[in-house]
Amino acid sequence: MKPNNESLEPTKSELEILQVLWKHGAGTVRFVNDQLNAEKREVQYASTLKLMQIMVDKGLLNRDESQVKHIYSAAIEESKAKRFLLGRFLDSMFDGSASSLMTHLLEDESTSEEELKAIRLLLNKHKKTK
Amino acid sequence: MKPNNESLEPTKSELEILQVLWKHGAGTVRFVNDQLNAEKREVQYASTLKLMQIMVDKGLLNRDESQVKHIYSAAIEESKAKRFLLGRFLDSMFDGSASSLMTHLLEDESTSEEELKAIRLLLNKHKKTK
DNA sequence: ATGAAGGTAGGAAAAAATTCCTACGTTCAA
DNA sequence: TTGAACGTAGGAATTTTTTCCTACCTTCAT
Repeated sequence: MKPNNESLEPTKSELEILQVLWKHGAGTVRFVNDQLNAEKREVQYASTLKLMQIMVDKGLLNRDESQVKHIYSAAIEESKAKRFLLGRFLDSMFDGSASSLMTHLLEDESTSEEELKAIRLLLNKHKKTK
Repeated sequence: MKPNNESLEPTKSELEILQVLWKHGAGTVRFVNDQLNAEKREVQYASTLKLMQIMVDKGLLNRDESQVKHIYSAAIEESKAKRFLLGRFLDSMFDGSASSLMTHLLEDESTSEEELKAIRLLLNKHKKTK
């Protein structure tokens, strides 16, 4: 099942699962469910299982069924997906303007100086390699 | 009805309505509906009406009922709401790291040099006023 | 004064997303 | 070899979000 554009629109819950798999590469339902419960919120095993099955149907996840314990992994590349979702967020929230986003980022006092320093570095590096 | 934190979680459709009202200050259901149909997607008047009524209940919108044609306006400040939603997006997508977001922004070739220039300016100005 | 135009309100239904019950299969330790 | 532990699959129910039908009210041009 080939991912199409719609597949690139994971729901909130689906995104949480993708994050776990992106971070850890691949895993069983049990593993993902444990991670969710530890880091996000309480959720039953069967719920996570169901959602992951749905995600396979949608083409969001791959499933290796060669073992009894199926191994799931993200079917879409992290960086590509994030770029896409960021683009959509940018369009819907800031009319596609990255600098407008940055304005709000600077207004937010929880954005640390370290982060800003890192951003300056990124911008410099980007300028050079252009 | 005072907006609470949950109110700051508009759905996708609710956000579209907020955007229209933020942009134009205030307006009737008719006006908002026309904007949505012109700029976003086809939607019936009654649907927009219903949604805006719900948003009033939730505290997302204010309604001036002194006229027959009620006048709606956003109950939450644009910049505050955007800062909040950006923060959530950042947390859920990039572990709260603004520089990680910037990395993906730079990877996206649709981010123009003008935008990057503007961002550098913003960063410089921010540094000075610190 | 009357009817068309356009407004609001209140269901109701449809669609989307989420949750979990339960049946049944496999594994493995005692 | 059996039963507890743990796995999958397939509904089904719930919740949330979205859409729109319809009844009724007000306004206004004729």
